[in-house]
Amino acid sequence: MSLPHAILTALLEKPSSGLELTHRFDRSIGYFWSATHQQIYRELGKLEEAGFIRALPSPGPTRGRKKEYEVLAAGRAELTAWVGSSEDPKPIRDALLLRLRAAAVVGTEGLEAELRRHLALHEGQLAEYEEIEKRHFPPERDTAEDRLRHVVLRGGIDLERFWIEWLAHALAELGRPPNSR
Amino acid sequence: MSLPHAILTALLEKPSSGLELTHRFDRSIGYFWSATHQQIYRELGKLEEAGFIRALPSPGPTRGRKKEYEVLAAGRAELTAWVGSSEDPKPIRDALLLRLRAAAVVGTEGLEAELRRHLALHEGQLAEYEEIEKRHFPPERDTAEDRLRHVVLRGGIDLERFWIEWLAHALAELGRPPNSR
DNA sequence: GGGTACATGTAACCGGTTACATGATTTA
DNA sequence: TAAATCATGTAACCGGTTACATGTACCC
Repeated sequence: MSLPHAILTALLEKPSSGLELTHRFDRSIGYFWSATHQQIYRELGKLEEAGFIRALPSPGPTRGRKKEYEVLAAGRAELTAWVGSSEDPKPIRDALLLRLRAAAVVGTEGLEAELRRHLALHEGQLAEYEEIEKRHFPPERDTAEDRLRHVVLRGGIDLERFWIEWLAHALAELGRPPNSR
Repeated sequence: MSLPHAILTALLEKPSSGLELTHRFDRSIGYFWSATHQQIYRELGKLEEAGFIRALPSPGPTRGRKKEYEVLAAGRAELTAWVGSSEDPKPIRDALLLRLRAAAVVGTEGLEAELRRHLALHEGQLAEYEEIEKRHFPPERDTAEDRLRHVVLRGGIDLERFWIEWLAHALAELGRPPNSR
């Protein structure tokens, strides 16, 4: 149950229309919780019905016309409650780890190329995050809000570094002949 | 599309019934791809229909009776192809990172306790993985299959270590007063 | 007025989750 | 024979994905 909270957060940062939210989910927030425009429109409908947000008044028909939303007091309260709520971390669910496990049974053909490909993708993502860090979090800025957002970004950065190191390790093990430890 | 492949892997390691698979998913394979018994039964049906596995012959009615499955040649081929296939890594989707981001907007009330709780959970998980590593991967064992499985486990271990470090960092930032860098 | 970009929306499907139903086997 | 446990299964729901439909605004 996180998409509605992601949207509330985004709308609090800046009231927006569905499409604007979609674009913003393609950057910033979407780095940690992606969503398509269909999901977003559906969720905006639910949030409005629940009284958490409202569409800014605009005359005439709605279809094809921009519709801006803002967060109501009840929405802010809901988000505040969620921040302090108790939600267990989800167990790992990773297809690549699973594929290595399968490779232990049926052989590693084609796996090395795929690991190299993933390595390149993670290196690219890391570079992107580091660029954002340089742009958005220069050492002199230091409000409480910025620090929290920076911690989130550091999470993304260190996760990419984890994958890069792990992939390098996996590739080394793949290439190593048996019993040469 | 990973659950069928997880099941094929498990069945190749050892032919099993649905409930046995469920129990094994609660350990080993389930550490990286969890599944409930309902998912597993549904998927076993699909895999059988697709000709990837077959139920070992047994007389009489099926309901309430154990039903063992084994992997057919087509199933092994499917799994082999999947190991070498091209599948992009999924973008991060983590509710806790999102909650920190929300906290930057609505405040951090209740967050510190939640971070400490997650820290304890990850430390517990790490201890469990390290225990498995000690039991299953003593230095003297060194077949190619074991090495691959060990790499997978190392991934789990290092992921837990990542979370532990990140949570410690986040807690430190939460506690630090503004502009004291 | 035709094309393109902007903007909102519907429908069908798919995998994962939760709750419940039913039959077989073991044991007190 | 009743209860507990093993074992397979159905049904409803929910969030995420993919494909498609519809309407507006602007520019050539």
